[in-house]
Amino acid sequence: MSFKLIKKDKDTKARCGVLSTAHGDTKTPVFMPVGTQATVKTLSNEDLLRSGTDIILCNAYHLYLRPGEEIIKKAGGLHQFCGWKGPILTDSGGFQIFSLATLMKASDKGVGFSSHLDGSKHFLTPEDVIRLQRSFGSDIMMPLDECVHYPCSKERAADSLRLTTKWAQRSKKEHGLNARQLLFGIIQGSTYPDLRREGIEKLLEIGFDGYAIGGVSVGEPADLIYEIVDNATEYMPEDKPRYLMGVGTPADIFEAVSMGIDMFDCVIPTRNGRSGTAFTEEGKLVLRNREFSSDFEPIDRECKCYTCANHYRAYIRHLFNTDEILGLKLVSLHNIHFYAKLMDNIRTAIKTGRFKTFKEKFLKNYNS
RNA sequence: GUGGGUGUAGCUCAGUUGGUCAGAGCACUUGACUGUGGCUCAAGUGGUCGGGAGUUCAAGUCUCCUCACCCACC
Repeated sequence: MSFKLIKKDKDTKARCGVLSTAHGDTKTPVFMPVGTQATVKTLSNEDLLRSGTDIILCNAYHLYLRPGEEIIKKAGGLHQFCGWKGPILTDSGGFQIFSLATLMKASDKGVGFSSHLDGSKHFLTPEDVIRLQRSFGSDIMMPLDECVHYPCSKERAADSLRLTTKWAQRSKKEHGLNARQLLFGIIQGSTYPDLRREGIEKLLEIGFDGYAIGGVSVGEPADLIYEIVDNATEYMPEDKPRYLMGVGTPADIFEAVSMGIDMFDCVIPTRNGRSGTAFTEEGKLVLRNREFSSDFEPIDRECKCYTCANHYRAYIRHLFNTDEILGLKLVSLHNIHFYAKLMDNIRTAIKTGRFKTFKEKFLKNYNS
């Protein structure tokens, strides 16, 4: 289990590498489709493989609530349960507890919250969350963290960072010398560069298999996200994978890759897919729109995905217009393929020393 | 034929004793969506209030005529 840097870009901080896990290797920079409930909504594992996906993200909070730890354990772990044979990263649920559930209290001990499903009360310690992901058999585990909203006062952000750091220490201790499952540290600190830096230094002292930037894209403007990321990657170690949590749009990904980010996850391609918005190299296409009602072209002529090989825009618009579920799947499939292909192109561009040109060309052509 | 009821946006309907009464929901149109419930949110296009004539400063609202549909009784 390791992370190998293969190539560093000469013009930007972009890099290209391979992350090895117990369930296979992943080339970076990589985009991980979000499969919160142990399924990337509307897509089968075969769909994912065919669209070039090799690692997915699941969510410990959601799976803890349903179906619960016992059932997944009985199945033989998350991979057995959902049938995905490749690497799985599980998010701790920190973000969900602070956004979805009703937070009761966050203390040194852990976090008390009320389920977003039925209001039932729960209490999880950082150790619980590690044990949960251990029994899931996650390839990459994320520790419990506290995610603050934007804007956030410096005082509040500093307090929160202290809590997240303490939890990180305890998570690492609980994780021990488990080499089969990687454990990443999560950098918080809101929009304050000095807090972010302090957070990174503390995490480095503890020592993790990778480092994630959390607490971004919580309402702040895109430029501010880039500032935070650019600053953070200055202090993140070169020899460990860097993961930007919850980001982003194709433009965000280009910027973050330029700043040295290796891993991404975001609901955008699948959520937008379910609302009929497709990604293309020219920008987003809202396929629900009337202008496509008689458009007998694929979403993207150059695209090699199943959807583009077999269906017209007019048909997809019809499916959305009539609330047929196939529409959700066809556009999700295309979007996941688009993201996978985009990352593949980015990796190739970095390897061949053409990343800067590729990025400029892409962004010039892409209407965001 | 007689009596009663209903006609307001594409659909289902609110609209007090005449005076911000031209409205809602859905549909439709256009956006948004960044560690996910398929949701949701925002904005927008729709109507000579079945038609006509009166009363009044003022009429979906009151009066009369008329048309359409529904119900009951002959």
